[in-house]
Amino acid sequence: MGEISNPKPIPPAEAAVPKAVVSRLSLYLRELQHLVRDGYETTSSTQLGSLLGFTDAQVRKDLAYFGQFGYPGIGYRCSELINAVKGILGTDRCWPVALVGLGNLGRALLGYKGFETQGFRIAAAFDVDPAKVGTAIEGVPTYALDDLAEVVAVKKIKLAMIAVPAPAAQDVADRLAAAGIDGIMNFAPVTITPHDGVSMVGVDLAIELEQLTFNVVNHQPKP
Amino acid sequence: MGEISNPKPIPPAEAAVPKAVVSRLSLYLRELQHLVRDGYETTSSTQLGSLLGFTDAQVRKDLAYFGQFGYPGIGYRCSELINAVKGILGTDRCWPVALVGLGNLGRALLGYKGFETQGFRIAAAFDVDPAKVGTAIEGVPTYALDDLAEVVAVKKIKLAMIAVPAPAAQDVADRLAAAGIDGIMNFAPVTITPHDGVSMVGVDLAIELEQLTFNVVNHQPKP
DNA sequence: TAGATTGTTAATCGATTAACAATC
DNA sequence: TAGATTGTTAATCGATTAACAATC
Repeated sequence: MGEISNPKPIPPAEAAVPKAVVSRLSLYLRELQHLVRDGYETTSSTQLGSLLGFTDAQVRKDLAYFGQFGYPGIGYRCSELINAVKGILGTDRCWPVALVGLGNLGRALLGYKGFETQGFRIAAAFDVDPAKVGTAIEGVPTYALDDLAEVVAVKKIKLAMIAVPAPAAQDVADRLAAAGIDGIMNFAPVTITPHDGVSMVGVDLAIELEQLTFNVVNHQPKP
Repeated sequence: MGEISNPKPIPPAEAAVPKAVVSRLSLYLRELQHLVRDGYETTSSTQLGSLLGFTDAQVRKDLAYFGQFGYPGIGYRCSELINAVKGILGTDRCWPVALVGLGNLGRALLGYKGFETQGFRIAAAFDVDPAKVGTAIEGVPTYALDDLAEVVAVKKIKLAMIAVPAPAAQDVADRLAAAGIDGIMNFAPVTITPHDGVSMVGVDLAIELEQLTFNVVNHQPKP
């Protein structure tokens, strides 16, 4: 009975890659770039892991989700692996990014130098305050929030950062989704109800500090 | 034989709480504060979970690491649970924080309003640039980096944020550790070699964006 | 060749979910 | 009481680690 029934379960699209693996991939990339700058031509899963506090097995397993990048007996060629990881993450090209909110944090993000080297460029900034609109800050043109959809379409922007006050964040996220944005990084300290097909990452600075206080309060005092 | 040998294995200090649990705890706190503002007196693991995209079981399990806070048949009293979670995280008091680096990002952190309500106050800022030292920015006094140990001791500061360029970050971390800091939040895009007894959290803005590009590149296009 | 290191499979470990008696 | 919801145990699921044949 049933000799032809479901010899293999249909593979679910593609074995989904755990989120933790993807974030480690970014750390590998960062570390590899430092290694190249320090003159290393090759590295190993052991070296890469120990730089980041991971086991060598974990490094190899993570990379194995995406293919074979190493040479048995040799290790990994740094620049080759950098290119591979960039390809996997999609940062082998430059992504224009929209920034919404030109308060303290927004303006700091406009001036942040760390984006360009990793493949990101803030291509447009938006605010509701008419006084902030129309000028260029740090070389980035600023627009009224009402022009969001148009500017995003014209500039083919897929990513956005939300740096508005908490009460406005959900509305901004809704507008970004409607404008066709595919990924949102949210700095407002609220949970945003997600939209289908739009990826979200939240960065809550107070929450990060709370992780520290928990450790300080709960760990044994220093030796 | 051996009727008195190790009846129970010695409990390892205290069953360590997974990091993921602690970060969800912060999310619960944030959500509870919103619920109170919206007029809720009580909530349930189901409500709290669905607001954050977690199962009800997970909410209850997470809280169970720390005690019993709910009422069968009723749920949780919001303000009561808020106080409990604050106690667990250690944010039932106000923590003075040191900020090192007064570039773009550093100055934005000085002006960030989201810290105070959660129990944090930037009490001192440091920079190597003499032009930036001695004045108060956003009401926060600024000092030379060389005065770090002294100011940290006098003001009883336990937490610090690093917002200096990547090449300087490790040295700053070393100095902070030497000055007796217990927890460091690092915004520089480098892995910092940790110090014994000093907790670290890293926030790399480019890496967060990379998590988005990975999803955009690898997920099926929108419907 | 001997030594190093990969990719991968199997074993272990830990975290999440489901289920349910106890409680209000 | 009936309905709701907790805290907790057991079952499931997934991720990490260890081990090793294959390879350079």
